[in-house]
Amino acid sequence: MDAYDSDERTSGAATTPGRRSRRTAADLDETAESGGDLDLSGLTGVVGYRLRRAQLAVFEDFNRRFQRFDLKPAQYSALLVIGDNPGRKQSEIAAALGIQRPNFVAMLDELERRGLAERTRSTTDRRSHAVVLTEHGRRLLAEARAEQAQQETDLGDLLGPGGRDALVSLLHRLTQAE
Amino acid sequence: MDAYDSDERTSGAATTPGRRSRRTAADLDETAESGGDLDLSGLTGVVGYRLRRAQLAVFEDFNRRFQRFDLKPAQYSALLVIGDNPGRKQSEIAAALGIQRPNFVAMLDELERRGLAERTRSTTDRRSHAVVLTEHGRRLLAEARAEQAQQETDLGDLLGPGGRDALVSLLHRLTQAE
DNA sequence: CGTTATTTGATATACGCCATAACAATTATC
DNA sequence: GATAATTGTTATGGCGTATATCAAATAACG
Repeated sequence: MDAYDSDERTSGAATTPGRRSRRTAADLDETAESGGDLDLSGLTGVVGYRLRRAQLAVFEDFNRRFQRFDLKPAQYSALLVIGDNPGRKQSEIAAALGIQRPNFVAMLDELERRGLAERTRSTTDRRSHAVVLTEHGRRLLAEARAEQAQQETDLGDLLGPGGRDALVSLLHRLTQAE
Repeated sequence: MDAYDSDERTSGAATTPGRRSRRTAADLDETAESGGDLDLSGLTGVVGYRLRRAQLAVFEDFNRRFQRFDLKPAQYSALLVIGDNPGRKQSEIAAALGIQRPNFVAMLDELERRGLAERTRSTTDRRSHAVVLTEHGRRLLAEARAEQAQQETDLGDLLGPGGRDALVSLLHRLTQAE
């Protein structure tokens, strides 16, 4: 699923005890192995590994919460950006979401099929499609926003006071540089 | 790509100014839109969105660094876990990595084809395959560990003192509960 | 002991996400 | 006015992941 390894020099506090590949004589019985748990110390303190696992967990939670809306993360983010930027070009919405234009076509098709969004031909540039939400789309988005806010609140409870904000800030820094 | 929305009640510090869906009269010119940047305030402070973006960024960096090894994150993590748990069953390795057993078959095939890992039939249970690294695999893993440690160090520099450890700790909490 | 259930590795398959190439219509450039 | 660039679209392939199914081997249990 993912990867990475940690190193004692780079991991200070948040890492688990850990053990290295070179075993001592006292560990030889474990090298033979029987039924115990695996040694995952090489992965536990690694940013990339933790990021992947956390993202999967949060998305899983998202999907549970949004089952009643029949909205996947990508669909919700699309509704959100369209709702906050009505009348923008289809390609602009896609770019903002980090979705390739070709892949956004089918996605918008689906939103349109469900009566949540609309393509309207621009009068000034007949190439582009100005995308807007329907009334139905706006209503659904309002409910979805509330559910999303609840998830954010629950994550705040889980991460402690200031923990959620600290996390968002740290994550933001990772996308700024690279 | 992903989704989520933030809410002023749940986001304290780390969020951007933002703007809500209901516009004021002063914002009407932006509702018509022309060429400016999009309003992404609904996404910037959201844990799920930030997680996804950060994970993609860190993985991209990983892939750049590991090009010379021809190792993808999943392959590196497999080598790592096998190296730290030699002789374990194929299914145990897969489970530890969060990979479905069927999907791990082709992956191990590839590692075996490249002479990095080996399947050896267990003498006690002729169903299972005890998986180990070859000498070549151990040598490659040693180099890969060093490169990975360097990435971790660089991430530490980027996130400030204690920032990396704090991030790992916060991410860990997200996977503990859910 | 022998029948049944479970485990293990493997194959086939399908779905979703993502990327690129190519195209027609339209607009911009010069 | 010829050429280039943009926009939406289609087609297509790769990659990761999930499920159903299977044969071989072992475990469970009457």
